[in-house]
Amino acid sequence: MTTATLEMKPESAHTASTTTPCAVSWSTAELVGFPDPAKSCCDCLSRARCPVSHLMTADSSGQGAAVVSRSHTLTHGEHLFRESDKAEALYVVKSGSAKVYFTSEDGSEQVVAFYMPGDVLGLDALGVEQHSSSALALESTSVCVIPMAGLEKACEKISASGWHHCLYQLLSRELIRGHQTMELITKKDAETKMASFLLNLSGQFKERGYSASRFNLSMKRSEIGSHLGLAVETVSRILTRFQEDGLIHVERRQVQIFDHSALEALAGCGVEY
Amino acid sequence: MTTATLEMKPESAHTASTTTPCAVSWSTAELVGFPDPAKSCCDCLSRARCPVSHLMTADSSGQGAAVVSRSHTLTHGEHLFRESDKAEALYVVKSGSAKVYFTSEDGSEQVVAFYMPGDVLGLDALGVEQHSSSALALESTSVCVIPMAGLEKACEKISASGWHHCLYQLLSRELIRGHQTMELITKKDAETKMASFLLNLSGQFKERGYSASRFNLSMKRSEIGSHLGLAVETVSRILTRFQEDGLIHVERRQVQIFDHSALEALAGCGVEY
DNA sequence: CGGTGTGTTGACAGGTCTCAATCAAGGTGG
DNA sequence: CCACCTTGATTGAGACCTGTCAACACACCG
Repeated sequence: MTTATLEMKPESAHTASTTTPCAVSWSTAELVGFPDPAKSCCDCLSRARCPVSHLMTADSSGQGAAVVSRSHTLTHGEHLFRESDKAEALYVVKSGSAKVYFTSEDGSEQVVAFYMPGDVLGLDALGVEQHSSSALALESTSVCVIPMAGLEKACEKISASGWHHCLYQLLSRELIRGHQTMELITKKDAETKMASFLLNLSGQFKERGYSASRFNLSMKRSEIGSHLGLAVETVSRILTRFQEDGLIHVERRQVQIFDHSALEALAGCGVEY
Repeated sequence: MTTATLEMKPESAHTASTTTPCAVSWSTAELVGFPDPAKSCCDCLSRARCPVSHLMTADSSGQGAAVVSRSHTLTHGEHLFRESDKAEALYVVKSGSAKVYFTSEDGSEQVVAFYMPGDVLGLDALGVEQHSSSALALESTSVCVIPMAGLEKACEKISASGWHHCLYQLLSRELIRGHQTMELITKKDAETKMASFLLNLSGQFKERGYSASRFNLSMKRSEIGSHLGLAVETVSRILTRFQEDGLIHVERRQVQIFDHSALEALAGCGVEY
């Protein structure tokens, strides 16, 4: 049995300095779409889950490909965008994973959500001029860059209603996702939160064709804690307790789920987030 | 000095049974826009804050008015829509206030957000076929109903890009609002949460031309608690403590803020939510 | 007048945070 | 190749905040 991870061979992963500029940036010239057949949606591993690729293929005019300016690969610790950055593009995760977070006034980090292949990042800046959150790659991660400029053009020319509907759908889902996270955070005890979190993660992997019972966490304990509203120590303790109770096996980032239904019971009889 | 409330004369307010159908419903025929000059945006008290009215007036063709099918008034406890209801419209609050919530699997209620005049409800169903949350009037509340059908028509005919941009903006802001709520919930202690909540509310009233230091809470303590992730008793205790410390005066739903800066200090040196 | 919904207050137990020490892993540099 | 440092993760002890349970006060209404 092989271990299912989002990135089987996470490369050297030398932590990028936090002062480095965002990995994804481009000149104005680059904002003009230039379709690259070799990198089109046809080859994309996340094509099945990608909302954009569906529109591309549905677009018989062939101009759809022009919307995607290019793909980009980030190493662990690199930013896709930062708070107060000018909103320039949407990003579809092709492989790897990322976290979206923002820094609250007291300096603490609030992890909003984790993103996996097929997920779209940057939606919170669609209607405003700048990002209100930061996005960072949790491992070697490749994304599909969809410049806002190209997007507008596509909306005007190519199956406009289809594009808009797609974006509305993505935004609505993002809102709902946020509500679910909200519920998760306000849930009674830490055990419930952690069980829900693990089950949700398990479901995400399953949806993407990976093992639901054995996977790697791409995020740190502290990031899980921030996302769930728990202290790092609590996260660690709960995981240890789950292991002692025979529900899971956990070693560093490796997680194996033994008793799925027991976790469901802890999470409150719900698989969902 | 008069007391600033959203609704100066909350009527009889007999609690509507939860089994009653939603107050806002219409036949297919009604979905066709029929502009009513007497109820147009020109007369609306929330016009200044309403994102839709801006588009209406910007639209020189005069067809904009057709987008808004009609306005509707709800009494305390009536629903605008319920979870799993078919998504039929967006709603702009003209006066009063509403809460959006959903019921989690264990039966508990999770309050997502409170809405005041000028706010738009129902955005989480823009791209999907049905609502994932419920909306309920917290007092006598009137809303402007914008049927999805009419909206699509408007997007096709009338200043399409303007409408879309407006919706994207609303959605993005809703996302950001959700993130801020998320941060609020994960905040360390109950005092911080309550201080932030009061300051946010104060700011909302101020923006709408009401007193920032004296207002009425339209929501129950339990609803505040659900929104902030606190027990009802804790909400009550914190309010009492704030009063004992001379920061505020609170009597039932009436709130008066004495020491704004002290609350800011408690909230973590930030006025914002 | 009693019933219901709402809000307050008290006592208490328990869960979670904080502080702290320890450990493992990996990268760096000599 | 090994010592050193940094980062991440674990574990323990103690304090404190907050949830729970319970009783009570108050307003509204039939």
